[in-house]
Amino acid sequence: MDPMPAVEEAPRAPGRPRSLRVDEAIISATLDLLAEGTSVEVLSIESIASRAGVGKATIYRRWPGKDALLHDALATLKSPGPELAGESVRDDLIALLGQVGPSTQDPRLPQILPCLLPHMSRSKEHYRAYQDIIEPRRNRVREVLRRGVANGELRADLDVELTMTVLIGPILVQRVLRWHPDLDADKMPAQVVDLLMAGMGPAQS
Amino acid sequence: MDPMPAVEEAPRAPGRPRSLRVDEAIISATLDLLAEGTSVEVLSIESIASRAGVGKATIYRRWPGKDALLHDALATLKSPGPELAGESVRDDLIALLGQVGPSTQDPRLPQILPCLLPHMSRSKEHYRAYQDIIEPRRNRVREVLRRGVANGELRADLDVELTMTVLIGPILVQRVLRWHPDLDADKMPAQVVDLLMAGMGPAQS
DNA sequence: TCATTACGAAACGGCACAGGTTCGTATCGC
DNA sequence: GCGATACGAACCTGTGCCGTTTCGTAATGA
Repeated sequence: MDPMPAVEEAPRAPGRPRSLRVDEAIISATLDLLAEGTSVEVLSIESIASRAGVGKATIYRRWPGKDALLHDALATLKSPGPELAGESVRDDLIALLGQVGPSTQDPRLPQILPCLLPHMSRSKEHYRAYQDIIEPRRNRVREVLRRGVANGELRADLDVELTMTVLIGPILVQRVLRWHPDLDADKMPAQVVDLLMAGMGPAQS
Repeated sequence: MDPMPAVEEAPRAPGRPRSLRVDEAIISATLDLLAEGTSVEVLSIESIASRAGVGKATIYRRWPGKDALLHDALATLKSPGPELAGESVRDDLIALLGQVGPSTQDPRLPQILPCLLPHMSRSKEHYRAYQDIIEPRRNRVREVLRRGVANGELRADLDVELTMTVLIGPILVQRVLRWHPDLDADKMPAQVVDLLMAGMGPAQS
């Protein structure tokens, strides 16, 4: 079960040390395959080894099985807070929503996460790991919205939880599913935020 | 390639006729498996036969392979227009968005479609079939929005295509991915529509 | 009744690929 | 050098599906 304490006490090194290159190659290959659309079910140690240019034994020497490897690979993506916030709620939201797409960090993340969800829903264990990745990102948006409500930039009776989903949902759907052929996912953060700020009702201001 | 003209000329019936029950069982088993999360890649004739309580030969007698069967199974879901429209844009939108979820028709549809998309994106052939199912539904929403713009219920400069995605995206994400644990997907249509009508900016009316 | 076709079940050979292990070689500290 | 460990490649064994065929039985029309 235990993944890989990496550097534990590290006093002894009796034989040939493990290659860090190999570690990275395995993790990276795993994420690559997921990002390319390989479902968790289909994902195999063999395909990972092949993609990483590594023997299967090398993987089994580090992880007991696919689940453990997957867990560690996902943990890699747990970036804390990717973007800094500015001063206006609108700009902050746009910045945060932009990261739903081609994030500043790992560009594979947005491809991977949604495809993972069906699988995660079945395992309490995996769902935890998944939540650990998702929740911090949601919190960023939540905080910005609350700030807006507090300082009057947003309406006082705003349903924050609902609004979060209305902000993120469309962009997620577009990025991952290419839901609508005519929309440019890169422009959507600004468009969605502006649409929600103004509302779709007839102009009042 | 040709799936099953069902009733073609139908003058001859030399032997025992094919059971309609069996047709339904096969199609239904296919959709069930998909709805349960079986990806298209993993889906096998063998599993379908087993689920349907049918011999594999019976399936191969009707369809040349998995693709053809899948195509026909999806065609089953092509319901034309499930709901009737009322008089207010708000109510019509809520009605249409409600069908994104537990549709009046086949409850498996919302589970199936999104999981299919990755696979569909790879095959021009399948993508067509997929579009045939999706597009009519999108059109319903599009028409309601245009009507609203025309009669002044919605702002004149509304980006209809964007708005469609902002309406559908959150509900889709919630229903399929259970994106947000605290939201009730059944109530979301009304909530989303109202939020978008009012906007999240400070109250102006 | 009899020919004809459909049915479920089972079995077929073939194939692909999975999970794991073995083996000769490469790389480390000493 | 030496023991110890990591490495990639090749290998072994099992599983599962495919597509097809065979079987005994059931349902139809003539």
